[in-house]
Amino acid sequence: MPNDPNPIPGWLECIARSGYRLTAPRRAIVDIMASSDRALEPLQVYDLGRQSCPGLGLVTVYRTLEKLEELGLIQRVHQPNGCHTYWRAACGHEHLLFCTACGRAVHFSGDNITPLIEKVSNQTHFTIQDHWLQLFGLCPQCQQNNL
Amino acid sequence: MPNDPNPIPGWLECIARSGYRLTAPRRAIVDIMASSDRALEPLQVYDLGRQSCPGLGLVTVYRTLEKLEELGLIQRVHQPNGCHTYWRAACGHEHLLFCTACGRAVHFSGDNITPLIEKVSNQTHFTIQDHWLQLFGLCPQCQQNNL
DNA sequence: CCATAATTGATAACGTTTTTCAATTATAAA
DNA sequence: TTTATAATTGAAAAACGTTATCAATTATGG
Repeated sequence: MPNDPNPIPGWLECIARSGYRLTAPRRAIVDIMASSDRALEPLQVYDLGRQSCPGLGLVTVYRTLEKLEELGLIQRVHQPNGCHTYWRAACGHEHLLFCTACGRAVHFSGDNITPLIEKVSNQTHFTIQDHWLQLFGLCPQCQQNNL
Repeated sequence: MPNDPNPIPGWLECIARSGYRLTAPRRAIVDIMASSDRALEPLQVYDLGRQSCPGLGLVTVYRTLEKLEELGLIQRVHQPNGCHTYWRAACGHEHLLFCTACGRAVHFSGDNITPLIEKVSNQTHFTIQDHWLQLFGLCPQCQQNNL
């Protein structure tokens, strides 16, 4: 479900299919994480979550984020100013692009770093197993606001 | 000084030139960070540092790492299992390659992701300002130890 | 509807990082 | 060399994000 306009049912199904229960706190957190257009830290998820699930506890947020990551639905995001945020996981071979002004995130694909990997592999004699690629820039909106 | 066999004098000069004082704790930490073949976390720097500077305090390690990062001599390293380590900074357009078994780090260059950046820029209408690229794999030694 | 085990939220504990502050020390000027 | 000064230090305490504990609650299958 690459750019599913409403990924929430799929996420809930994934949770149930994995033997986990569907609870109000989990639904609230799934709603937030599946539809956010930017990476969120646990405290932000907590604040947003309490709007629709007033009794929500911060501990439950941590536990649920851990579970969603384990299920491959979200992933931890690394940025220069910290690595405490999560965003929905990439589909297949996708990477992240961030707006440095507003934090909005986008997935992209189409990189082909195979030749680079081969070159580096030859030079260093490492066996390359994986790669991380992230782009940083300004989104269209923030360009207009001449930031 | 890309692959200077002894980068320590240059680092010390950089510190002094920037108006900071050369103290025993700083010399010890520079010795460690300038010559380590892998990224280190503050507590590791502390343990190593106390071997040559017995009274060294952990707080001084944090403060000195912060300063070395500010001077562009070291940089924070991001890995799947955490982002609390530092390694010497890349020179110009270099990226990091890690051994997932032993943690050894290497700089490499020669990537050309300009075409990718142009493509993503056209697709997303973002202005791309910067990129992160990291490779993960097995170093020659760990391949031999069939890990 | 019931029994059961998963899940919850509050509290406390934990490890890392930052702040505070008096004592020490590198540096530049005398 | 000596002195004055401000930068730097280490110890202690505070702050912060995250994890563990545990009794109460709740989703689920029967």
